[in-house]
Amino acid sequence: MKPFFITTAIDYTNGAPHIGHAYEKVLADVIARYHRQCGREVFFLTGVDQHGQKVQQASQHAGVPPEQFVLEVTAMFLALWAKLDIAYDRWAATTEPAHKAAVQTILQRLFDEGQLYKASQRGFYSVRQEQFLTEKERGPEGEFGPEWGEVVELEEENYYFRLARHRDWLLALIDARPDLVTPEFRRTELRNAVEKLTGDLCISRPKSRLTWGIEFPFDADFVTYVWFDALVNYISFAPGFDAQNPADSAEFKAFWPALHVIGKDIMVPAHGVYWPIMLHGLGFSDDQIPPLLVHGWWNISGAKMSKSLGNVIDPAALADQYGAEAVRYYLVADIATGKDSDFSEERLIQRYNVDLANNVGNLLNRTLNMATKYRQGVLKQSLEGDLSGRAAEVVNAYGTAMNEFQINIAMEKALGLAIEANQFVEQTKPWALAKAGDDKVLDGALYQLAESLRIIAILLSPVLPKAASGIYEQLGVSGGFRLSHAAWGGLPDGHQLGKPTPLFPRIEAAIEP
RNA sequence: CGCGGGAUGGAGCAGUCUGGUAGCUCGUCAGGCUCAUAACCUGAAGGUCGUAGGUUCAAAUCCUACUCCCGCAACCA
Repeated sequence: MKPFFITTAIDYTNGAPHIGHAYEKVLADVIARYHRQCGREVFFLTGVDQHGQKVQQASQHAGVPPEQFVLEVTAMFLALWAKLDIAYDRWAATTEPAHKAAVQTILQRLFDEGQLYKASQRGFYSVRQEQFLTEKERGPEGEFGPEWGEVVELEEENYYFRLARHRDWLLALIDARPDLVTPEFRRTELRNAVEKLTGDLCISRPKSRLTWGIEFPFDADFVTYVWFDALVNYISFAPGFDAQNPADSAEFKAFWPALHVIGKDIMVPAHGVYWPIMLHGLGFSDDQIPPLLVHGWWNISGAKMSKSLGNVIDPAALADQYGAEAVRYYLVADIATGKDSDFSEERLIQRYNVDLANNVGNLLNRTLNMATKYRQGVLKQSLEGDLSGRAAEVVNAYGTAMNEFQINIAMEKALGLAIEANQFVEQTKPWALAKAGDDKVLDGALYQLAESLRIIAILLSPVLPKAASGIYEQLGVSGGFRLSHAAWGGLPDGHQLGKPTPLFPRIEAAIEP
């Protein structure tokens, strides 16, 4: 089986991570863990975008050199991913020498091939903000607002990448590759955007304005501007990448193309337009153009999250308060992948209490209690029963949902099995069976419940790795969460169960309105 | 006529592609159970599926027009 290569967007290190950053990484981590559980070799790449003007400005305000500034911000991201159990295989930091060398080799090659050119353009420039202004920045009277300070008209030379000539190629590719963009409606959106593509892509900044970047190998007066720096991380940190021969090394080809997990804000133009054309220009074949999984946003009370509104949610604080598992579960279970959702701490607590504490946790607890009380925790294997057939169906539906990145559906399926197991308890009434001395039926029921829990643990493990281990431990099971182990009958005859301990203690915290 | 998304019981959503008695979670109300983390199970109330037309034996689902909400609108140089 071909290895599975998955990436996230690399986060910009000009400020602290928020809930949106956390969502994307958890989503990618869950997908990566799912593919590992299917037995595939997985390479999960994530990292940080450390260059550029905003970082340069932020570091100046902080009064520290940019090198030090990005290290401090990067440390916040690294700490958060450790806290949230993001199990990535490689860390892509764009200030790494190997990455810079890769970018320079690529730029040199494109320059030699005539795919880059230098041109000058006039425009309005804000001295205070150190940036050129577009028509968008103009007010209703055509004026630039006071926030821009002094605005001067000036002319500047820059390097451009020949983008526009690949427009028709990209349109044809979008039509030919339905898998290129998930969800479907984003593909439509991308296609409409590409149809209107005109003009080439400015890829440089003169050093007079920006020094914090990768220097052009053929012109020391310029540094790269975002695109050829940030996007290239997907290949420069890939296994077996060879900058001299980017599309062709054998090891690289074994992994590539990656699945890019990105937010809806950076599909157009960066990942849906620039990146495929950049790869095309580098000699990547059509089936080497990477598919995009475009996720939505966590809004705050229906509004976009923004620092200026002061409604940013700190995922680290959430994890400290409710635990990483509760945050992970909420972030992937309470949103339909691709769509937006409203963030609510109240919902987080509710989903945790209802799904995990009351449903799964309590099922585990009552099952082990009954088994201990009535049968000293020893199981008699039972291959026939109401739950055994349902479990197989659930495992199947779970796989289908996960393959379509519908984590919320997959979790709903896993939870559904727990709900049915709870109903099964009410129907079979093991306490009555124990009282009546009907050991045979009692043993059968207890096995059905324990085995269902073992399978539920496997299905929850990509989202809740720690809780899944906790279920295994209490069941007295060891040996990983491979999906192939989710077949009925894994618990052997005479298996000794462990002691019950509440796995998901209910969150009783009252939330201030 | 810029592009895309959304409008479904009190709240949040699924269902719309592939028409066929409107579903899920939470909340509310009423019962049941006692193995369990005041957890679990059963039942009930509550919706003319944004508006107006059309196609059809039949429309939340297909077609047309419209209203309101959200995001994007591209070398953010």
